[in-house]
Amino acid sequence: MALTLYDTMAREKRPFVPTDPARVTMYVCGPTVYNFAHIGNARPVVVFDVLFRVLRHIYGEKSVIYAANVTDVDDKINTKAAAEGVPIDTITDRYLAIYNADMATLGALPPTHQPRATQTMDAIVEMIGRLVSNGSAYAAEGHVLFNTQAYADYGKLSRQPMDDMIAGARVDVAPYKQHPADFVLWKPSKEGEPVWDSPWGAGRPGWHIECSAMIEQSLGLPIDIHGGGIDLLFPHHENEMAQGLCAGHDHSVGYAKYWMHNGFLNMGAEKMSKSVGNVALVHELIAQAPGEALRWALLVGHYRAPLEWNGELIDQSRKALDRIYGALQDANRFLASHGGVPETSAEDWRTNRPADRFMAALEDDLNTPAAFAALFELSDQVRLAIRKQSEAEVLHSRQLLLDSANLLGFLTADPEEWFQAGVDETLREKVDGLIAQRVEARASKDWAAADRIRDELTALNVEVMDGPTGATWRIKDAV
RNA sequence: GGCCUGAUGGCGGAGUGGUUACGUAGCGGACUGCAAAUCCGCGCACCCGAGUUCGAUUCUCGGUCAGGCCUCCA
Repeated sequence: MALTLYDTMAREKRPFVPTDPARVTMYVCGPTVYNFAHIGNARPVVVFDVLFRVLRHIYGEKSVIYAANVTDVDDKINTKAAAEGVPIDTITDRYLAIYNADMATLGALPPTHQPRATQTMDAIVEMIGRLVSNGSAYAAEGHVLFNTQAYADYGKLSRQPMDDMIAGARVDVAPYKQHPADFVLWKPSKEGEPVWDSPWGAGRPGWHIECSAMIEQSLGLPIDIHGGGIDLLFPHHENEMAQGLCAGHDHSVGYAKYWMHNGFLNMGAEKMSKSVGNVALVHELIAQAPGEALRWALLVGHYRAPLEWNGELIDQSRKALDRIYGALQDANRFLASHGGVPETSAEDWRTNRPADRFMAALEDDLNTPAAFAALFELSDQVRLAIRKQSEAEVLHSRQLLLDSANLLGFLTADPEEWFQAGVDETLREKVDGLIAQRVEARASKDWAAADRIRDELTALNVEVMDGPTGATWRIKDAV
């Protein structure tokens, strides 16, 4: 089966055919770094990280180029910098570092390129110049505006009818606009804000042009895949495409071969957003739950559908992972007492062979819920092999499980560590001591003592599991 | 007002013109000293109405409800 992706432009799933299989390009709109990212912001990062991994698996690691930009010029950044009395770099560097660390905890691989607007300024100014000189943009009152009339297909991507758009506009149209839909490419900075030189006066770029310039510079048009949240469809992506193509590119070739948009994370039926105030910050969540559990939660629904983020979701995700880690743990213990556990690395996924059903699910427009179901099926097979006491089958099914899960960024930890996450040496020694006492008590059939020790362990948030040859334990609830 | 999504069991969430995945929670059983883990089994879940059909949760139309975009926004 071949990779099929839903293309927003066509409004249907299409087989994925890159322009050049040796150079597959994808671009995803990244964060504006002025604050902590909330879990809703993390959804596209994780979703497109999955696509990145799938593409690398199919086309090879060296053949996929993934750029995710960083917007580091913005009103909110200026406001924050002014409030703290520091240069904007101080703000953007701080939050970018946190952002990258948090996304890494969620298992997202670093993109090939992470261009920043402030470091793309020459290309932005040059691109605006091209648009002005070919009549696609005009200067007015210190601003440079894109002339939407210059692009015949304006509105095609988001299916916004131009006339209605004007009639229903909820904002006043600036007087210097030739057409109400025209948008800013360059604008003057306010007093005290960062400025960059340009032929139209000192100022700063509009938001949309940043992405077009960064795509041109880091990937080159046309790109194969352009991703982002559905809220960026209009006006951001519509504008990006209009200006990008009008800057001297062949309109018939197109801007992006596939447009992909992820749905929202909802909190209480409403979109999670800072203005509503119903946000859960990634930075705080990763202190409460393993990164893999959060990653799982973000992928438990199909990427295009809205996902309900509630209090139960993280815990349910952790339990789901417990089930799979449990199968791996059982397999490792079985193998340890037989021929030994083979050495593997979670990084091997690039060359590994995931299970067919698992891969087929991902290739069907990234159907991660179906892929998860395949993971549970593989776990069941591992357990069945153990019951059959077949070392060969355990080895085989365990490898399939690992190769599949690792491709998606799961099962990257040792199962023993997964179940005893956050346990320090002191606690470990204490628990091991109690376990030893309890094994002794049980051997002498002193059930009262055994139960009392188990109560002590429970108080330590430790769950003990008696086995035929001794006892094992794990942390019962997430921190 | 314009454009656009979605409505599946307690929760999350796939999918399908004809036994409704999967996980989690719950219930019964096996196993266990008792548990846990594991295994087996269970629960009349597809918004409403009409239509098409031998048959619709799945297709069509209408409705209701919810959400998104049109302004910074993943």
